[in-house]
Amino acid sequence: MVTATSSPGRPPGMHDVARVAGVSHQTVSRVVNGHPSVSPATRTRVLQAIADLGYRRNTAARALVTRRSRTLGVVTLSTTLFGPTSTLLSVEAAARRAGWFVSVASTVAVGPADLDPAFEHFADQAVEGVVVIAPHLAAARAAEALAGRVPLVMVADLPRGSGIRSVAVDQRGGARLAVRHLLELGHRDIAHLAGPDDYFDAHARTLGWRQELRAHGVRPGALAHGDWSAASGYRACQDLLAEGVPDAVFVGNDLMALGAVRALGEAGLDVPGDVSVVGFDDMDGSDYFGPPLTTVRQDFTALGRRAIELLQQLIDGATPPRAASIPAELVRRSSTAARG
Amino acid sequence: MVTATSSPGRPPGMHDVARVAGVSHQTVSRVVNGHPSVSPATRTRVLQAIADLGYRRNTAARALVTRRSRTLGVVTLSTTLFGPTSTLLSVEAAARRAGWFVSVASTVAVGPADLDPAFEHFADQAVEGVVVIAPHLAAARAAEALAGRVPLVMVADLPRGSGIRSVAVDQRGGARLAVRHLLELGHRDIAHLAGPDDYFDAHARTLGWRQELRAHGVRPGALAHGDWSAASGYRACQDLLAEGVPDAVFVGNDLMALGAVRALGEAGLDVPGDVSVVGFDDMDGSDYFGPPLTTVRQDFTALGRRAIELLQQLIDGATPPRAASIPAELVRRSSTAARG
DNA sequence: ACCTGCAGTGTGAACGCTAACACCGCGGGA
DNA sequence: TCCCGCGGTGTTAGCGTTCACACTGCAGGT
Repeated sequence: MVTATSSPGRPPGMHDVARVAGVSHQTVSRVVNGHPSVSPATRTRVLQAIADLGYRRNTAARALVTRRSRTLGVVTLSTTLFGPTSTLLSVEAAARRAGWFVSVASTVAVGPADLDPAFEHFADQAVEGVVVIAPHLAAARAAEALAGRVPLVMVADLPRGSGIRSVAVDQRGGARLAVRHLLELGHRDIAHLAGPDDYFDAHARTLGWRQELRAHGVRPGALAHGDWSAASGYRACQDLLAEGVPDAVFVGNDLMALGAVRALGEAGLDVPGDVSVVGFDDMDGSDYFGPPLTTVRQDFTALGRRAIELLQQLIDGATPPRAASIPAELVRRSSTAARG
Repeated sequence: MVTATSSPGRPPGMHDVARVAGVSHQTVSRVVNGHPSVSPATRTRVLQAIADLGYRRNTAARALVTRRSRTLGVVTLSTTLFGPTSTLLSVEAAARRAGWFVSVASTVAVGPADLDPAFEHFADQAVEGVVVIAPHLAAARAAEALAGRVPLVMVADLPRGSGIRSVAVDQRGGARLAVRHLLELGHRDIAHLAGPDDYFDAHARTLGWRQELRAHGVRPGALAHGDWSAASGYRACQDLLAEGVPDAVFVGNDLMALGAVRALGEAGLDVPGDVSVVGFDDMDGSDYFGPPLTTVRQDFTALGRRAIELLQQLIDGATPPRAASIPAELVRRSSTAARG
């Protein structure tokens, strides 16, 4: 019994339920909102009427009077890259589980000119909070402007001292894990093939690479940059090789690692025989690369949950910690080996 | 000037704008909604007041009286696979460009028990239409039940005769393109490593493989199934090889192709020297697999646009075509070669 | 017997918007 | 001259909820 019995088109309202149950519309409201002071008998009667009529609370009317949309906005990079995609999925799931409606807006570029329309879109919708999945410098600036007006959490490994709340998997820690692994295998000349430096996560990984090496008294090897794509990894790795062959290369993400491995192969170098390679992300298929890639895995489920927790606190008017960090995990596979 | 001048907390309403502009709230409404019969002078004055006050039309109030939420629901598989991800992104972009708010709900499984909560979620939100990105048999059944109650479009290569509207890239055609390519290279024993058969797209690709072969009078080769993952492609390919070495294998998606290539390699077979491999999707990185993968590319942008067009027509009460199909495109790379 | 308190319920007024209709004044056809 | 029509505007009544408050009756203390 899903449709109303004899309604002339219009879906049933509280008033209809009230009439059927023989109570006032306010009592129906109380039942629907789980208010305590309703007698069990009345409650049952109302619930029955609701079921009979297929009544459904009108979100718009509710939002109008409560001034709460129960909607969260999520801006995300319009890319199929593993990180943003996983984050979007996990944030969405966490938000919905917490009872929010989730409105999504993707953006191809991350400048204020691209992000602001998305924010406008959310403002039109009166979202109660915004999650920004765009670990990018320009995005942070755009987000900072918005953060004053609406609760906002950014999913990015932001540098200390930023004005906005953020949640992220510990990129620096993850990078250190990767580099430590390489160090333990006996490698000393460890190059880094980084993502674009205006991506916070890329920057944090580079930082971690340098820190871990320094902590062990090892001089950082060569550094090159890509744009996260396999093609860029390929080219950057060729550049790297032009300066000499390192013991190992820590790559900013798995996709670039794929390109790097290819460049290495074309240079007659075996992975991991001649050069060890570590990636970052543990993307789909990285376990079947040639060779299966040693990489760093991020717990996206926890990430999404944490982001929503933080945002919820912000919305509730609490003062949550400035930033939340989630540990990363090293996944050892066959692209790394002890120094021959 | 974004905030109201001297409001006591509450954001400005039409009434406030009306007062400032010296008109009635209804005239403000007319301006905001682009109603023709407003004098240019008045319009300008109202627009100015709107800008000064930072007025923003209240979506909830508007939705309440118009009975339209201006929101579309999108259900998608909770996976980072290239296809669903690309589709989600393109559908979202198309919907937003068309002026819709987009509410997303992801689902791990596709049975009615998993989809129905998502549909409930959307019903609570009074979405005006739903897009289902889950080209799965069970999902279609769940969607069919909903389609009677709310405009619904499914993104899947549905078999003829299904009750629901659908949009898809022509999977069968794409598969035929791939197989024809293999045929043209002189291969005759062409195996197929398919996705799960309860995925419409997988099924359609298998169909296309068989059709194209038959059309050329060639007996279909061995058939094995995977679950879209690289690991499953690896295993399924091993099974295939146990029955003999084919000239070529057409794989249901790039990820499985990655696994297949590995299995082939481990069996001492060279790709494409001994066996040609074609994938499907053109996922990120497939151009840097070892070897770069010949594959079938889908135009996801067109797909999303078409899906929203169809849904819009459905919402407008029109009777759009049952199904829309978008051609696929073959991308030739190095995993295929002429028969030695 | 009284009042007090509270569980259980109802009444009326918003919330901010759009739709329907009424109104006003002016140009043009009868 | 009259009146019609229509561009431009205002007035009023909801849309379906929640909130604030008022009310009823019954239990318990005095």
